[in-house]
Amino acid sequence: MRADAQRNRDKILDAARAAFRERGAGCSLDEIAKRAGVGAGTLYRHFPTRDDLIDAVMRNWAERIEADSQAVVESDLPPRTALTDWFNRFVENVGIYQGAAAKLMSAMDDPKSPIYRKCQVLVAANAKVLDSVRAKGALRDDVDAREVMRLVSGVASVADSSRLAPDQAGPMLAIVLEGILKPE
Amino acid sequence: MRADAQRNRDKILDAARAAFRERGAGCSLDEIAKRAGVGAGTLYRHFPTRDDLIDAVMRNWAERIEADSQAVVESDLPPRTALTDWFNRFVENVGIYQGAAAKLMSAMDDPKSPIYRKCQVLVAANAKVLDSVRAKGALRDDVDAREVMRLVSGVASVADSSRLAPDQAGPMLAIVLEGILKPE
DNA sequence: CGACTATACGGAGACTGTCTCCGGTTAGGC
DNA sequence: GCCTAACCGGAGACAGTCTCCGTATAGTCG
Repeated sequence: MRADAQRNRDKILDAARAAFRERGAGCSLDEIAKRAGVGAGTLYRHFPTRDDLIDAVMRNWAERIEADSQAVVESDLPPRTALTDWFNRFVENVGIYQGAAAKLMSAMDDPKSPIYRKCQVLVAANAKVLDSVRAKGALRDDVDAREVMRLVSGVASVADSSRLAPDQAGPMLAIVLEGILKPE
Repeated sequence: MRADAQRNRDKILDAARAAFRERGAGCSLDEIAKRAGVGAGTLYRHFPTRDDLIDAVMRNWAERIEADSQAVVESDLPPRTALTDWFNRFVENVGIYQGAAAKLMSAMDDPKSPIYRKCQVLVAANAKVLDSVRAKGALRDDVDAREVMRLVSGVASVADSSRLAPDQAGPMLAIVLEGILKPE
């Protein structure tokens, strides 16, 4: 990639991050181009669709969640604590930009979406955490990691669209938690 | 209301129902006006915002859910069956139009939305069902009806945006169910 | 260093959807 | 049959998306 192209790409990404934070993931793309000081054509050449841009903006985001899952698995906390921790971090991470949770939800089963791959990473991270808990015999037998993933994304989405404070997702996550743990 | 106004209102509602079914709750409003055979001005006079139109289209929809809740309460089925039934009907009803579940979610905590009142009805219906189950001592103590409502809406929204078949919401609802019922 | 070319830029403008405004029409009471 | 308050319609202003193509320039090679 040519040096000027790389420069512009970075400028667009910076502008997009700022705009997404201020106005949510649905804000005007032309405005992002303007803020980045480039033409609309340049933005669309680098990121053909809004999802491509969101995907690029969230590059390190998936990595953060991945790292969270690793930390939780290695922490060796009791299952209940570990999962509470994991779910809360997940919802928090997914909620950085308004509308991001919804984007994620709809990309989860849509292989054509640029965000799809990112979702795979999340699904894998979640499966890893769940497996580590399952290994301790704490999980109900018929719990499927994918379903849990969907459910928690749903919670994130509700929290996002109802503008709930992050901690208000807690009670919902608690219900999910009881639903997947073996009754003691 | 003048007779012609009433006529146009009905035509718009019919057209909207058809359009929402075909293209989802986000389809073009001008197109609905065209299909109804009226000018855009007429549509916007009757329904100033998209949400007003959605609200009007779903008039009998809230009543249906209300009726469902009544039926479930009166059926005197065992708690587990009753709730499964209720949740499934709920998700099914909310999912009639693509995007409707998301609209509902964001209106639930937004008193300014025209759909807000409809949400109140749903919240009340849900509380009624939950209370009837609670009366049988089947519910965990700390379960809040509002949280359950949000959670189930979240499931509906996931099912909608991932284009899941209605029955694919089942496993998620099962988890929620276990999460709110007392372990036996 | 200067010339050449592949690569990238930018913004005018086509297109789509939202929503308003107001001149023209009509229902329904008298 | 007349009058007027209520209503209609669609042109057009506005905003956002996305493309196209003439222009500019980074990087290479002699």
